[in-house]
Amino acid sequence: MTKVNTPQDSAIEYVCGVSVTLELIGGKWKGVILWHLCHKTLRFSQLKRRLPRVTQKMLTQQLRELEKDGLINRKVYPEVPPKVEYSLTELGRTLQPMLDGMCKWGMNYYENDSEQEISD
Amino acid sequence: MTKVNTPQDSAIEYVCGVSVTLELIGGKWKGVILWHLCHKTLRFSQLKRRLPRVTQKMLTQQLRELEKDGLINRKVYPEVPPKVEYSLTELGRTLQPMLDGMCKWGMNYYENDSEQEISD
DNA sequence: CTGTATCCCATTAGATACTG
DNA sequence: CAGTATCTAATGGGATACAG
Repeated sequence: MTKVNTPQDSAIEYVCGVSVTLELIGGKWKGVILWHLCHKTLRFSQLKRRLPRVTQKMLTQQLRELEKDGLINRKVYPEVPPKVEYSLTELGRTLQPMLDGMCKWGMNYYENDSEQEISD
Repeated sequence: MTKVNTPQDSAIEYVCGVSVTLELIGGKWKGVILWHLCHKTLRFSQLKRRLPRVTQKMLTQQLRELEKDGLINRKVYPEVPPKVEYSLTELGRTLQPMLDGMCKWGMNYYENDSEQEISD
């Protein structure tokens, strides 16, 4: 958390790193996208196949934002039919430890939660 | 990522731990709330003061969800005026390494981003 | 294959007023 | 103090059609 002066109201504002990070990777599909790209560079269609529930619109949108924020690279091959590959940038790679941690923590939560569920 | 059989369509589905985690802590204010509670048990009003932009409604809502998911405790003191304290559960505490990582990463991103900004 | 554009409904979140 | 209730504006996201 660091102090910041907002020009609008000249009030002292604090920026929390956690919020900054979550704004970048907390989008509906961004976490999974990054997680997949952690392991392998993927084409649009490959990514789509790995995320069965995402619509084309949403996938495109999330990818554009991740690109804008400098976390992923978008490489277009000038071919017909088009081929576009997405990969992590160097900055994106620095997220890997956190993504791994989130993956483990989440799976653990998910499994314990399932055990405790009452079957009806 | 683990295989899961969804009863609805009997199709094979994969659950990504990253998504599970982000669904729990990715809410608009959840990250910061958890981060504050990492350091100190806080009353509703104290939390609110630390999050100047959050509305009362949103704060209440996010706290309820965090409670439901087992990440925070809500302790009501039977006093007048009311006093309610929020703290991390044992499970919530296990998030701390991740939150610390996110805090550091986010601050680093924020600072480098500010440097690169073009003043106009 | 990898998108963009449009329409539209559902959900979200702010503002405001009220309460034990 | 710590909420709940209600109304409303804004946003989000699905479905669909079309395009380079």
